[in-house]
Amino acid sequence: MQGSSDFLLYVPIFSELDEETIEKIAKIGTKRCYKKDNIILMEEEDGSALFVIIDGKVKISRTSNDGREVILSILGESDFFGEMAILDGLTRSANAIALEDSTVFIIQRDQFLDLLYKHPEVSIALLQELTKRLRAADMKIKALTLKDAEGKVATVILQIADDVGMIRQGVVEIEKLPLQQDLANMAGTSRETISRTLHSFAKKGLIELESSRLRILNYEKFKETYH
Amino acid sequence: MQGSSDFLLYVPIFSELDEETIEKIAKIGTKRCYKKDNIILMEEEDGSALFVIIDGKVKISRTSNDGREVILSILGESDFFGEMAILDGLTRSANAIALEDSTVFIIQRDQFLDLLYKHPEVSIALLQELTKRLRAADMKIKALTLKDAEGKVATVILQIADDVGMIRQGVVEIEKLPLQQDLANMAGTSRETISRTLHSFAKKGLIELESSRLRILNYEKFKETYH
DNA sequence: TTATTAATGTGATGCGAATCACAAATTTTA
DNA sequence: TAAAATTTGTGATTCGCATCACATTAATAA
Repeated sequence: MQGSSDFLLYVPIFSELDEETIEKIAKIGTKRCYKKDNIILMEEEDGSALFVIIDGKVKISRTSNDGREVILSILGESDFFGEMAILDGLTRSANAIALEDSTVFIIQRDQFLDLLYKHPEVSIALLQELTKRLRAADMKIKALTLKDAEGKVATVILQIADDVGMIRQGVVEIEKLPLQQDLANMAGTSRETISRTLHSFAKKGLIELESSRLRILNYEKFKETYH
Repeated sequence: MQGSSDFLLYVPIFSELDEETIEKIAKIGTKRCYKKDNIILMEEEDGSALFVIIDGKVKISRTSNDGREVILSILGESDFFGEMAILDGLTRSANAIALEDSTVFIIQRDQFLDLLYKHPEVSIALLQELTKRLRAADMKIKALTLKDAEGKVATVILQIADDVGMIRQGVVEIEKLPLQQDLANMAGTSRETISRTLHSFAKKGLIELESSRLRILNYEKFKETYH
C-alpha cells in the first residue's frame, strides 16, 4: 500500500533508511490519536516507547509540585519524543500533552532498540538530533541565566521562528503564536511580561502583531540584537 | 606497554570495547596538558575533536557579549567533551577552560566518526551519555524557570553532589566546593546570594560548611525539600 | 613571617519584574 | 448571533534579589 508509511521518510532519524526498512518500521508501530489537551504521557510513568508525531502539535513540559509549568519544547509533524526513557531506562522526566488533535506513531522500546543495533545509521542520526537538542537546551540555560525579561522573550520568539517560521524576503512569520501563558512558561517570565514585551517590540518596529500571527520584520537584526 | 591506556576503560563510551580496540584508540589519539586557567577550546572556533579528561577539572561555559559567564558543567576525570561539534559539524557553542592543571586525551573528528561507524556499541553508549546530559539540562531549565534563588542554589549543590560527592552513612560530602562566583555562574544568581543562601542552609541544619568542604547532612531530606 | 592578593560575609539601596486587579478584546459554544 | 468563557492589555503595588560598598577572612607570594 503505497504512501501509508510516507510520514516516516520525513523523520530525520529514519530518512537515511531504504524503503524496505521504512515499510518494516511502519509495520512494527501503531498509530494513535489524541484529542486536544489530552495527556500522551506523564512524568514519572514508566514503560517506554518512541512517539513520532504524524500530525498535530505536542507540548513537552515539566511541572513543579505547586502546579506551575515549564514548557521545554513544542513539537510538530515528524518530530519525535520519548527516546530518553528508552535509552537510559529511567522513568520519564516530562509530560507530553496534545496541543491540538494529534496523531502519533508509536514504536515500543524493544523494537526501537533492535532498530538501533541493526541500523547504525539510525544511531548516528539520533546522535545528531540529540546534539541539536542539547545545543538548544544550552542556549536556553544561557538565556535564562544571563538575560533580562526582554532577552528571554526574544530568545523564545527566535526559537519558535526557527521551528515553525515561514521566511518571505527577510520577514519571518509565525502563523500561530502560542498563547501568552505558554510563551511565559517557555520564557520563564510572567504572562503580563510577555504582553508588555511583545508590544514594546512592536513599538520599536522590530515585529508586527495581528491576532495570533507574529512577523519578525528584520530577522537578522532581531537575531543580532538579542542573540 | 600495559597500563598506558587504562584511563580509557573508565570512559563510559569506551567501556564496552575489548582491550584490543582500546589499545587502538589509545594509539590514534594524543595526550596534551593544560595549565590551570588555560583555554582548551573556544566558542565559535571550528575544527573539532573529542577531548577525554585523563586528569584534572575542566569548566564548560558560555559567555555573553558583556563578559558574564554561565557555567554549563564542570567535568572531571574520564568525562569527555567536544562531541557536539563532531556530530553536527557546527562550530563550538561553548568554552572549555582548565580549572586546574589538566591532562586530556584528544581524538580527531574523523577518527572518532570512524569509531562510531565501526563500533555501534560506542554509539549506543554515547546516546546514553547525551541522554543523561539532556536530562540534566532539562532539570536545570526547570530550576532556572520555576525556582527562587534558594531553590536554584540547592539544585546546583545537588548537581555537584551527584557528580563528585562522597557518600558516608547518609551524609554526602563535597570535598572541594567551587568558588562562590563559579557557583553563582552555575546557579544563575549573584555571588552574594550564594554566600547568604549557603549560610541560611547551614543555620537550618541542612548542611555543614568548613572552608571549601560542604556536607549535606541529610541528603534525602535535602533532595526532597528542593527537588 | 609579613605583605599582597583573592575570596567571603553582610548591611543598605534600588530596580526589574512578579503579582494583583480589572477592563477590553477575542474566541468558543450554545 | 448572543452569551459565556478565554485570552489579552495595562495600570498600581509589592517584593526578591542584584548591585553597591566595604569589612573580614583566607590563600598566595615575597
